[in-house]
Amino acid sequence: MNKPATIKDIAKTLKISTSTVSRALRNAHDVNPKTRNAVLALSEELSYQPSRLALSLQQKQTHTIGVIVPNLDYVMATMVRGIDEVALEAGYTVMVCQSNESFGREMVNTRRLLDSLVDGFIVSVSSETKVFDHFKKIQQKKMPMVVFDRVSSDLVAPKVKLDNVEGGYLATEHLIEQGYKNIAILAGPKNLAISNDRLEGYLKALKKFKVKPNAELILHCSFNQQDAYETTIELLKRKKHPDAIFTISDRMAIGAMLAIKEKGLRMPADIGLVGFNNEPITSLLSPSISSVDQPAFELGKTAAKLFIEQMHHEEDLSNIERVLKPKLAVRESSQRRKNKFSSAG
Amino acid sequence: MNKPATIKDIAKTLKISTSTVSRALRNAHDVNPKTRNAVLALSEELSYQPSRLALSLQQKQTHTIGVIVPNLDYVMATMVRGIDEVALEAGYTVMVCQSNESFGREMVNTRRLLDSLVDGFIVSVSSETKVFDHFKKIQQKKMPMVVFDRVSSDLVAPKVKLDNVEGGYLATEHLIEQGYKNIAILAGPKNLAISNDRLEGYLKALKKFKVKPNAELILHCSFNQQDAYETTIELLKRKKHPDAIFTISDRMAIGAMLAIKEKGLRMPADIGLVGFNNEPITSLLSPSISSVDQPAFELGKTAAKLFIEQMHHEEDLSNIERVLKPKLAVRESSQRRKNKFSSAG
DNA sequence: TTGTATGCGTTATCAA
DNA sequence: TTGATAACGCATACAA
Repeated sequence: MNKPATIKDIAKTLKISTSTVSRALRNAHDVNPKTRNAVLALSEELSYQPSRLALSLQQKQTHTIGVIVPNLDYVMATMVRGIDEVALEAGYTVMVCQSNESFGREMVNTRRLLDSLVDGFIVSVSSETKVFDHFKKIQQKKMPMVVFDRVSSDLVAPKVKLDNVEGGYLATEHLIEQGYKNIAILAGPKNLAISNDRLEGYLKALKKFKVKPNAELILHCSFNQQDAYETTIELLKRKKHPDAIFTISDRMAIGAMLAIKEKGLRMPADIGLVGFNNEPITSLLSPSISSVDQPAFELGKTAAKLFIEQMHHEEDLSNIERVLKPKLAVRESSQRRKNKFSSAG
Repeated sequence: MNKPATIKDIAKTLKISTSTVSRALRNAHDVNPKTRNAVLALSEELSYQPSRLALSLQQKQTHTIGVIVPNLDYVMATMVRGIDEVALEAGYTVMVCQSNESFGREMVNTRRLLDSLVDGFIVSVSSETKVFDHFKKIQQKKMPMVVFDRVSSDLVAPKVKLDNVEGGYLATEHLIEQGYKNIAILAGPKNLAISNDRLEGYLKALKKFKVKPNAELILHCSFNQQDAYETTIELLKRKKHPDAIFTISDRMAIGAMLAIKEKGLRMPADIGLVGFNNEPITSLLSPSISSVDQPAFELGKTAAKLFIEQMHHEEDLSNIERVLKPKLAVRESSQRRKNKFSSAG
């Protein structure tokens, strides 16, 4: 009772061969009903569980997906839940590893999972990552790999991502429509596509509305709140400071907000603010922060579906790129057209 | 080059036996340096990686820890990072599964990981869980299992948790010291020990300060914000409503805050509020919310250390209970003694 | 110092 | 319908 029961134990007890037991367990057609029932009964009694290890070794698949994410913040955790949902249903188990935005950690994790532990990967690259050899090794092994959310053009693989250009566009368009003239953008790390895409959307909106872009209003900083805070403080020290800021994450928006409040400026009257991710916190702050909403759960599900698809069919899907659309959640921090009197409060 | 290289490939190429290769790879003492070098060189060239699957099957250990958590909110994600940190260093890989506070999901996840995939578990029970058979099955298999954060007295296992009684005490003591007289508590689901412990701390503080507990001020509701909001609305409808609320999570505190604001009451002047978890958001809200801080990262690390300890030594640690101490982060929502004039603002 | 044989738990192939 | 055997990739007891 102590050691887990194996097929051998059943065979020995029933005085039949292991192959027969194996067949009976898997409901093969060519097995005597009497034998099968005996096997089923005994395996029930011993609470037999097939060893996934032995199966994996034999079939050369583990039915496990390695998921590598830079962190587990609100949005990522939601995406992972989406992945989990689909994977579980398809009979896969998920191994989630956080790289903590560290390139080294990302490599270690990948390598570890690569040692015949997983059938493939669903990854989102860390903000430090500039070299993709560890991911390319996955592909050399002909393992399926789907890249999601933080994708990179240096990686040829099926991808699922948000339409970040559209996200940047929506935010900027909205600010312009609200009458803001000097709109700054706090973009993220330069090596990340999401930074550049959201920046591109920003530029696209300016162009559409014939606003001349100003290089001094385009700032790069890391995703963390403190960095955004400091950058905004510097920004507001300028003689002619911007009258609106678009940050490409909500964390950054919060940093910016703290700086704005410190300077005694009011939102949306003196300065407009739009973030990105639509974290629950944005609706709770005062003023509430407008933010670009992304369908995180759906995005995770899509990534997992794409993975399964790639797993089952042999076709090359590496040029597929599923792009989900963002929406803009307009809140107090940027809305001054419909309630101009708000500045009186 | 396509299929991963095995020990056999090396043996064949070098015309030696697999056992020699195996020995050479593991730096055994009784192997000819010349042979070893040849093996090492070739394995390097073929970028040989031992199969963890085969190893696991043979040695009956996977060097993988199954981590089951109810969710991946801020605190949990931090704890998981702590677990990850220690596990990685000890040569273990972590499989994180979210139960989404669902009993069924928790069972499925446990069962899946149990099929010879992991060496043991580090778990935190879902709020729905009232029966622990699935966890007891782990113990029947003599697998190490550490319970953390959400522990249950129905489970005999090494445990790591916060001193929740102390947390409840700190919050309540603080409110009393600030002059609040009718302090309500929004406790969580009744079946969770953390609910009861924090409630116990609340009662302990009342007793210490000779305040008579009032059953009408003790309310149970789920952890989610909406529920806390509705409960608070009801609470404030009473003729003689409480002048302070202690919620056992920050999510609940936010729900309560929304209700308080809706009623037009001011914090801390009209009503005091203290939450639990010290999520970053608490310092950003207006007013900022006082909250009980728990050393989440440390707690995760401790759980993993305990797991490793249990793994390595054969001693029975099932009566061990590591208890970490909380601190109180005092913020605007409850502090009225040191700045009474704040009610004028 | 090296090789042979065996086992880990399972399935597949082939023969009976 | 069933059984013997080999194989998956590795480690190890034992023999050479």
